[in-house]
Amino acid sequence: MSKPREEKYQAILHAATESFAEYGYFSCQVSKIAKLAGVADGTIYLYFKNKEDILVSLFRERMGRFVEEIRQTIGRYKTTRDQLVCIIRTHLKFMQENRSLAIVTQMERRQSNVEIREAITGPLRDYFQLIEQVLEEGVEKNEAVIADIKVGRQLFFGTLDAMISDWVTSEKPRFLEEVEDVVIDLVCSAFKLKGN
Amino acid sequence: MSKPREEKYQAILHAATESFAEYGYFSCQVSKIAKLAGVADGTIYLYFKNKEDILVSLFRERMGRFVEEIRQTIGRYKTTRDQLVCIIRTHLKFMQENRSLAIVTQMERRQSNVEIREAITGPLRDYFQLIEQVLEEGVEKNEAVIADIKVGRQLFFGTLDAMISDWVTSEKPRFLEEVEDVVIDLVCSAFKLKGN
Amino acid sequence: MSKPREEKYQAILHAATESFAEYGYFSCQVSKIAKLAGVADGTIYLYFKNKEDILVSLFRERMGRFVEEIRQTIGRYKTTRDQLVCIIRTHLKFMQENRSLAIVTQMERRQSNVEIREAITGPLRDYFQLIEQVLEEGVEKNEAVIADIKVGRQLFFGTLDAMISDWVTSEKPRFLEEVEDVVIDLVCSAFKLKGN
Amino acid sequence: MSKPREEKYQAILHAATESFAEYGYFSCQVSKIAKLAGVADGTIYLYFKNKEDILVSLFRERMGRFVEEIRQTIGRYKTTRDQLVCIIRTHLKFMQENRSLAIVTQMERRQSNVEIREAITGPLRDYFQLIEQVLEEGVEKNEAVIADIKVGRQLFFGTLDAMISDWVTSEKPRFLEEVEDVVIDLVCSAFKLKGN
DNA sequence: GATGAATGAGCATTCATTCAT
DNA sequence: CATGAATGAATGCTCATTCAT
Repeated sequence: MSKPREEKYQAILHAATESFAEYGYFSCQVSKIAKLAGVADGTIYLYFKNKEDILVSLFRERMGRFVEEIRQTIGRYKTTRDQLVCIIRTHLKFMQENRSLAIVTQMERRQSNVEIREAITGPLRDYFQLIEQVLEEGVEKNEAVIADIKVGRQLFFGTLDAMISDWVTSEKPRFLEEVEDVVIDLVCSAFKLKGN
Repeated sequence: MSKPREEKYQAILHAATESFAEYGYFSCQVSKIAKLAGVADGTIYLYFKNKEDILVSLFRERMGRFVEEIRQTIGRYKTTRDQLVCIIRTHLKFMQENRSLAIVTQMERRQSNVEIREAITGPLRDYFQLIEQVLEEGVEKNEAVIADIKVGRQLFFGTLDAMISDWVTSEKPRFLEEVEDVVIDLVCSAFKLKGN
Repeated sequence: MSKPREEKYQAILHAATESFAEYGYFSCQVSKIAKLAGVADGTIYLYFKNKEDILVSLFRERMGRFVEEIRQTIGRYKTTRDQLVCIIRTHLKFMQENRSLAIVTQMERRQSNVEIREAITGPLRDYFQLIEQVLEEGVEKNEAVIADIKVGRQLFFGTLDAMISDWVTSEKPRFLEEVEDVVIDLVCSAFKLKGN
Repeated sequence: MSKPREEKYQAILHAATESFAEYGYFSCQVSKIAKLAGVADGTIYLYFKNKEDILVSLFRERMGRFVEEIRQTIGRYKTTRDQLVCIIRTHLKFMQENRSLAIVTQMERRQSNVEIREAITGPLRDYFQLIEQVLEEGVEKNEAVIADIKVGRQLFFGTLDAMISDWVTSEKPRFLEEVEDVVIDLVCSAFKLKGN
């Protein structure tokens, strides 16, 4: 009977996402997560080693899944332009549908605590790699012009990240989809992308 | 004798910058700042209301100065392109010269604690406004093509921010100047900037 | 089918002895005993009221048995000297053969927790009584000279106890039998025992 | 001004002695010690690393002083008999005057927790050495007959310890002085001491 | 103003015990 | 009877803040 176990694990992770998003990692007590998850404080420790482990697991699970999802979706597209558009759309859609996770991601990504940061950075690095790979192939295929792949990725990711950051901070945010096309255009002209 | 007072105030702020950068806001004890500043714990509270006030003041002072500096420098340039180049250069140079501040900025900007975030966001908003103003004028002067000013600013700032983020995280970072021209090119083509 | 019940009861008691000896009463979790006994945590509570009850039962059972054993063996000897020698031999042999129990006895006998101490002291008091009885008869039979029976018992028991304490603490202990004769001699001359 | 500091240190140590004696190390909360010492919980940690450090310091300080006291007093006596009598008297008197310390000593000496036991055993070993030295010289000077010095010491210390143990446990204890002469006699005849 | 010893609220974590299965 | 997941009371320790000197 491992269903209930997985269920409770996910419930705690979900509660943690919400709570971390609302209060921030340090200002959020474990008991708050427990209450929101509908379990006793001690129960948390049957599923996670400690408070830090909750945050780390949260990123590993959720962000890992996000990157995986993008990687798979992207396979359906051939041109660099379509692939980047796909990433932009998926990224914005995912964050919009997981606002709390987006908030936590924005907030906790830059922890000074080395161990936390390390664990968080993992899935992100995968994502960076994925983006850089698309850009690189774009250059090779002569579909894009980017003098420095890393900087290209920084522009691409940084732009999306700044959008999410604004959206997350904003009290009454526009739907991200509304501005999707604008970003796409901007990014395409930045990389001088062909095929449109 | 208000000089010593100002001096001690700055000493504490400097110590706080270094300490927050090294340990993060929450994991950095006030006593650590005091020791680094060479004052007693209690002395801190003669200059700051509380721990939070240190962080807030730090941003107000330092970031405020940064934005002011940019605002003034920018006056010397006429074309949108030159103005943006000026911002890029100043931004990267400033962060490079104030690595600890850059780290703190990266880390603490996205605190969930509302009061902290509010205070931090202030100077940033000024900066955003400045960028957006330049972009807007660029569009008006027909020097740039940007469908949505806010998204334009997000691309501009997000790119720089992602660069700083990478630079701050990296153990052995490239000098930011080395990639300056690449960013400039990318941004210029994103905005279809004239005059080059 | 009361045999399995008794078996499991003894298994838990055995596991508790080993665990208490290794970690001490307070630092030993019930779950550790359960694991060592090969039963579930909850099962413990089918056989014992609570953790304290395990310790108390342990003493009642094991120490009670020990005192009983001595009481019976002693019946075979007539002279005070022979009886004391018998006690010494049995005591040292028993402890040597039940090192974990010896450790627990040494450690937990002096709990401050009144209820625990009370329960533990019970079997010990029996033992003290037995010794004092032998000494008293020795005095009456003119075989020994002891001004104060209680102090005599303290010397007798205290000596054996200090030996066990050293033996238990020592990493590479001498066999207790090796020093048996020395103690016997010392005790005999302390009590000016006749008949040797 | 190190007087107040030393005073508070001693106050906490005193409070700890009383509290440990009443409740036992594990069952005594740090807050109980603080309250009895008349300081805040946090203050304890300005003087001691942690709870364990309190216990360890307590033994180091108090027991160390005890052994030192005995060592010095003993110098005034020449014959083995007088020296042993001196130890017996000092031991019993000290314990009688420091009942709580005696209780703690009895109780916590045999902790299973290795670190605690280690720290506690230190001063005790000194005491054992002192006793063994006296016995050894007694044998050399032909004033005593002891086949095995270690066993001799075990008899000597064990007897005193058992007396203290009884006295500590007893609700209405005899004054230890009342039985002093009896122990002295017993020990003297055990070691066949001359000069009486 | 400056100090730093003292404070005590606050919190992560443990673990004996329970109880639904 | 047996299980072991779940509970939640209990507690050692930290650290921002105060205040007597």
